[in-house]
Amino acid sequence: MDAQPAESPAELLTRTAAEVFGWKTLRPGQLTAMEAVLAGRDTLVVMPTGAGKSAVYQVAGLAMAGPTVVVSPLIALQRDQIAGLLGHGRPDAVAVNSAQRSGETQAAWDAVRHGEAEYLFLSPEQLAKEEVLDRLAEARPSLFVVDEAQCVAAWGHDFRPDYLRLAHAVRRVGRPTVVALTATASPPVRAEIVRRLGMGDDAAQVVAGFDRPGITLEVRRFAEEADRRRAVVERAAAEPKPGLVYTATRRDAEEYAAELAGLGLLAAAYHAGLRPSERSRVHGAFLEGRADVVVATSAFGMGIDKEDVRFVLHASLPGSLDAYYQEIGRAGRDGGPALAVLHYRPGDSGLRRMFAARTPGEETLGEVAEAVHDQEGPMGLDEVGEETDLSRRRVTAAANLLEQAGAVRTDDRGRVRAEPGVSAGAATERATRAAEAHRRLEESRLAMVRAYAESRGCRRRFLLGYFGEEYDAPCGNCDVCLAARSPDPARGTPAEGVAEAPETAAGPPAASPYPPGTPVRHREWGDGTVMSEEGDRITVLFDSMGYRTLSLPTVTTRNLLTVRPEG
DNA sequence: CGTTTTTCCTCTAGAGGAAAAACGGTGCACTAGT
Repeated sequence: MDAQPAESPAELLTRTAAEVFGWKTLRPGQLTAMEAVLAGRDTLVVMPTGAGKSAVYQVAGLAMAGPTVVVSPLIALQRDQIAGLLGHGRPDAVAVNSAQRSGETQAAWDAVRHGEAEYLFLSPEQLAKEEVLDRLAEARPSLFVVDEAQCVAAWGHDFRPDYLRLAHAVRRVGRPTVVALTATASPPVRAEIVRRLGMGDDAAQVVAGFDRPGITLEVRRFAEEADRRRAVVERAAAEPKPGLVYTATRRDAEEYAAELAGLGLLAAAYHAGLRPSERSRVHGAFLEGRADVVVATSAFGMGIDKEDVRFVLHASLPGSLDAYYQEIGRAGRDGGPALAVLHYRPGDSGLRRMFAARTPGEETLGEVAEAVHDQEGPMGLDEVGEETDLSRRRVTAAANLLEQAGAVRTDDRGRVRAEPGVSAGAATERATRAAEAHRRLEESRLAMVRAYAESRGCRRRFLLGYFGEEYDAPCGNCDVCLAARSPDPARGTPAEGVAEAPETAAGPPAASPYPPGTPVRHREWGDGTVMSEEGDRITVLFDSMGYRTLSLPTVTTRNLLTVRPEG
């Protein structure tokens, strides 16, 4: 053996990246994150698509003894990641999911067991199965990665509740180091990811800047549906291609696509109701530059890495600014000029509110609480489903709420049992309150979307404030700032049919007593954290009420807010 | 919550209009029947 001095962690990581993956240099954020992971710290990485998030777990995982588990929301993404890992001299990557033959799955497990595969890709649903957890525990993984971690907060509460149960899986497989990766997450979403995945209090957070100065931001408000439609179609037709149009419903996607095609554009609709062959055809055409415009629901986007998208138009309000920023972030990745226009009508909120209200109701919570309470020992969720005749999804969502309310406990095998001393009635009551709190939070997120749309200040400052970054307006590249600078009627016109004097996007008032990040307590609404300020208004995220915007003069004269010692 | 579709009611019997009902997004996994 050589008597060379021991290699430092940074040297080991840099060498691995170069020798195995051929990456000559690592970006500062990448190396910081890798070092934290290698040192055994749970790590949340927030970096834009294309900045090399995957490299963090690929390199760090290889430098640690034991396989790397990667939780990925879409089977298509798992395939892409595995294909990306293929290469001479690189460690093997396999997947376990319902789309492959049982022989393939068997071979994947064998490869993991024999140490031939370094990376194993799975959906969160797979990790809800006992046999999967048993096999994984045996393999003693060193790293547990959650890719597209915004799904934890965005989908975990209703659509894919197994996302909220990953912390149990982490414990069951031996509590490896946890890495969460996402491109877009506001501070409260980041906090939720850390908490729900059971990451340590000392978890590292590596957060790259959110600003995308190349994207021109614009909002247009309409009173009439017909006017909005015309504006969206005209804009999509006029702007440089290719571009994306996001709609709230499948039907709108079809209609807009048909209308654009009628104008002679290469336009196609994309949503989850299409046949898989059609979806992949549209997807492929867009990536290969054979489409001018794809008109899609939120089904389109994850895993799309196309550099030259010139515009992203929204034909309706999105459900949250987190989702909005994720969607417009697909424009202008090549650094060229890009455009994001939000077309909205006040009535759009209704649909979104309906979507947000889909948490389990009191009745469902009661049935599940009673089933769990009546059982002596722990109960698998499948068993609860049989007992209550509820779908697996609803049972899981209800169990999550009961657990959050401290009425139910989950063991290492993912089975639930009643918390001693809590009656089924009390459990239902507490979980119902938790569900209501979540609904309020979702509604307040929607209110933030409207606040963005109706803001008279710099758009960029508003958005970046939402993501926890202070920004000095004017940005010079949003409708408000452009209108203030040069009253050019072609650009940045105020809302149609709405008299509105564009007001100068002034910088923040000096020495606010509540700068963003300040932990505060409200007389009625309890504890919260200041998220942003605009003019003489501040927005506070309350633990139990969600986002609330308050007027500073009122706050001061009525003495509504006190600064908490430490949040 | 808002919009669209379906049902129901009316009275020179086929269409018009009002009221009620249904629908709206995102994916995995699993099963039964070719």
